[in-house]
Amino acid sequence: MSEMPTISDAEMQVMEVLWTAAPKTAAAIAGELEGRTGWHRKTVNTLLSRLEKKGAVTAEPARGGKRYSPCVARETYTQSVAGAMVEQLFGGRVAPLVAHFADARGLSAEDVADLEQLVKELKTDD
Amino acid sequence: MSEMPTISDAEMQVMEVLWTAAPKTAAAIAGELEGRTGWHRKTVNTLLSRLEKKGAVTAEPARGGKRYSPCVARETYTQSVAGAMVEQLFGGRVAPLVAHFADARGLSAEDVADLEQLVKELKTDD
DNA sequence: CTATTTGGACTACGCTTGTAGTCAAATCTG
DNA sequence: CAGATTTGACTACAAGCGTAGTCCAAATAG
Repeated sequence: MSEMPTISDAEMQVMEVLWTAAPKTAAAIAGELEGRTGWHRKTVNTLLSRLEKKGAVTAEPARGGKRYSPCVARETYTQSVAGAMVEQLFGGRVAPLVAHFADARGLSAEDVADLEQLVKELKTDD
Repeated sequence: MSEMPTISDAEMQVMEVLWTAAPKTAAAIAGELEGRTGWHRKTVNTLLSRLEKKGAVTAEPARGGKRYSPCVARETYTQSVAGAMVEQLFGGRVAPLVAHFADARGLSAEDVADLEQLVKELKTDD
């Protein structure tokens, strides 16, 4: 496993923006984030630098500002985070996780339907 | 919602010990953790103090050392952490989470069986 | 009661994170 | 080209975290 860089919460927001489309300039990213988070341009800049140092994004210099692109796929990152959580909190089993949600917050009919469909697929498709 | 205190990774290990049985003295907790983590007594002590300050554990003074007990139930904490993750990573839907696991690591036959059972219950029990 | 051991309160210290500011180089505007 | 603006590199700084050490009071041993 190539080492998954640690991505903090604030950094995640930046990744999120890059995952929807890339490459983007720092200005563009800051622009998108400003509304949602109210962050200062410089803050976003720092986050980008840190992400670059960690190897989570790459930057190509270009006229009018560097272009940043994600280096780790969203899938990959999601998997590592979700996996770690399920491991720690539910001993690596998915069913207890689902049971927990069902218990704690109730699942919508849609959720249940989705799950049913999923289980059907998983059974045949083995 | 009463504010859920933030519990760090190291602190979680301590909570884990307290969740299996409580109250316990700092010495007992450190004893249990020493094997698994190799932490120094004093380290455990610091973690307990921080947890106490955060309100995640309570301590009653007693001869032979304070007795520590968890203040937040494991359930409660688990729910808040898992909930936040599902929210952030999967838009609050459980099915995508499960699908993700199925896709990424494959679910064991047992997992699928468990899920099937669960879905059945969820459907009728509504 | 006194010497020893033990437990806890406080202190330390380097790293990460959240959140920016400074300053100089690159770029655009006339 | 010279001034104005934009970018990026570096710096800042407090709070949280991992990991302990110090030092004093309390319990225990004789």
